[in-house]
Amino acid sequence: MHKQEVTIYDVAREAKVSMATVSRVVNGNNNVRKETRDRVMKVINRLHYQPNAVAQGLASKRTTTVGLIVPDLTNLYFAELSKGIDDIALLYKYNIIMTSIENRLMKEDQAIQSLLNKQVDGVIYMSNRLPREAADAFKRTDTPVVLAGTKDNREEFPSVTIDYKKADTEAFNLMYNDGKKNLALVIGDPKAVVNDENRIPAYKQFMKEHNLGAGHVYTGIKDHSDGYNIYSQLVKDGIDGVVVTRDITAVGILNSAMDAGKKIPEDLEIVTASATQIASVVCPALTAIRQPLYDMGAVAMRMLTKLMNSEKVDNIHMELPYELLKKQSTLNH
Amino acid sequence: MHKQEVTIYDVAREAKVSMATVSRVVNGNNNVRKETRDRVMKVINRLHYQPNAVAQGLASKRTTTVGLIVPDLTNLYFAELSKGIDDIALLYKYNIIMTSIENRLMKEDQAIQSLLNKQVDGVIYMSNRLPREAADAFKRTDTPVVLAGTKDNREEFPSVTIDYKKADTEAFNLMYNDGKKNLALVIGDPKAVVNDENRIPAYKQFMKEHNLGAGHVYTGIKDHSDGYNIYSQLVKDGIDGVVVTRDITAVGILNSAMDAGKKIPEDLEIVTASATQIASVVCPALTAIRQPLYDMGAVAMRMLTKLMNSEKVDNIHMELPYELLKKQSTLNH
DNA sequence: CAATAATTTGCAAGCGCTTACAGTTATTCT
DNA sequence: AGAATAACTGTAAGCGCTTGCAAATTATTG
Repeated sequence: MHKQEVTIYDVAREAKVSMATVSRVVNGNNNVRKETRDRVMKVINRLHYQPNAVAQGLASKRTTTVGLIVPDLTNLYFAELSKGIDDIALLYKYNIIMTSIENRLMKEDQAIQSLLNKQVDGVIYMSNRLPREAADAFKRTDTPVVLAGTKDNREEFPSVTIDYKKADTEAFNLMYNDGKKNLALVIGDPKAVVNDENRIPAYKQFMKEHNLGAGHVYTGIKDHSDGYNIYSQLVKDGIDGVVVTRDITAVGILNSAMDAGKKIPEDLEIVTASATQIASVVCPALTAIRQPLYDMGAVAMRMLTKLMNSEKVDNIHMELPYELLKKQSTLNH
Repeated sequence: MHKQEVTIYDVAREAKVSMATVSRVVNGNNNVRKETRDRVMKVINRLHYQPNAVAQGLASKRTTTVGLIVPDLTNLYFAELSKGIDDIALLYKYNIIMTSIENRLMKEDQAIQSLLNKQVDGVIYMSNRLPREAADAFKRTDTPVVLAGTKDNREEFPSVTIDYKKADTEAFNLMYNDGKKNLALVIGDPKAVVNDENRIPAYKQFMKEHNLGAGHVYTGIKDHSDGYNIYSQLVKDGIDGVVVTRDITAVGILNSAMDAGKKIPEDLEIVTASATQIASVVCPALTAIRQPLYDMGAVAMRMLTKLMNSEKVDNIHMELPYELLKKQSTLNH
């Protein structure tokens, strides 16, 4: 890569001012006489001067970039969160360095280190587990971090979520009132904080309070085919109502049931705990806990901008309202 | 943001070498005696030294970041492309600065300028139109660009695609052989290069060659509800077979037809021209042109690494093989 | 063992910008 | 008008690293 074509020096020379003044103009500093500002601006436009953000970053120690740590790009849950993040980032003129960590080529903390080396001003973290090393790295560099759609088990880091416990309980209650008593929970990673500390406890508590026995928690069910395959087990276990975390997984169960000639929702009620586009385009449409994903992303990013500016944030654990959207995979829609 | 805790100076001092030597060690330069290297490495580990990528970027004029320009994150077509890109970027140790340009808050060329200011070493461009200003900006800074899943109309920039014409023709042929003669094409932006120069001409040519009349090209149909709503028009126009660019749109048509009590594929055959997860999880599953999206992304990124290294690239317009996956939305699956 | 070549290392000049601080000019006030 | 104050501009020291070049060290050779 060759030397930059036009630098702040060139502008300074042409405008007959010092580079400090040009810098002030570029950064919108008020301490410049209007007349001077105009002259400089004219030169900037004439030469098509564009500041080198890397040099700015080095000198100012702020890069106006934020790191985005996402488990899987092709999971619409994260894509929709990201969209909210992206919009607010744009609004505040931050660029996003995206790091997907599903990849086993690089250990997660390496990925995070690489992000930190790039001197990001902050990080939005979306994975469902925050490893110790990662947390330490964040604290060591005191880079602000906000968790979006997830939590850490110590609640050390700011987060934006919904009330998972309440939402799940509501979902189970819906099915319970439809007369379904063999309720089950289908999740991915049982060690994910949201599952471990919210969904599973909510389920157990619900079962207990309604004297429904121990119940069944199916774990490690992550994608469409996992969902498709687990259905036979649900049948064996006599399940008649299920909350499924991912909607694509729920669709797997749905399709499997349909292929087996079963009736949804009569034979099995399905509620997905995180609705994306997919939940609404399948047939029958899935009853879903609609998390305000876009908003969650937006709020998380907004919170991060405050933290990066050392502004006070009154509530670092935001819970946004959700909706229980009744569709055709439950009876009383 | 406070001053960096441990810098190359600290390491140099502790290891009793010059910072030049530390730099060489960090960058894997061979011209360092093994003994010295080990000593430096030991200090690096002890102090947990991490190079500041911003300073490296400024000094070396290479940031090891690439810009990713994507129209819509929540469109799985782009998400799957991005995944391929991301994996290869990781492999070559590039970070990705993601810029979504669907947003009207910022004009596209501003977004690109902001990326260029960040001194990205290269760009992967996925939007279906490359505005003149953007192309100029790329050329002015001679930043290598690769188009993934799209083309520019002058074929100035390297690209990775499939043979859209051939694929579409094959799709129409499939339906034609099923006895469908009122074939139509449903697309989004008619000015998108792929539509304007590939899909539409392929369609027109097919209709002409088979004496099927002028046919119908429905444009501006972009999402599920557009698809849902256009269905009645298809009925009016007596369409019995249709190629739809986006699968979510195809699903809209599908759902609309089902809701109207029609039979798919008997009453209407549907082929989607770009299959994502969605095409395969709906019921009936959609016959689809399966573009190797992940691979296209990976190949595009690989090509970009070569261009960034000034290596020779023998074929800058790669066409990857596609598959016509016959499912239940056409007759002879 | 000196002479030459090859290998290691250090020096120092940047990369393009920000930002205290000091210096200059313009404005206000008595 | 002259002092005090405010507004503006320039100076120069970094930010943390890379890299060409020269110096120093080590290896090779006749």
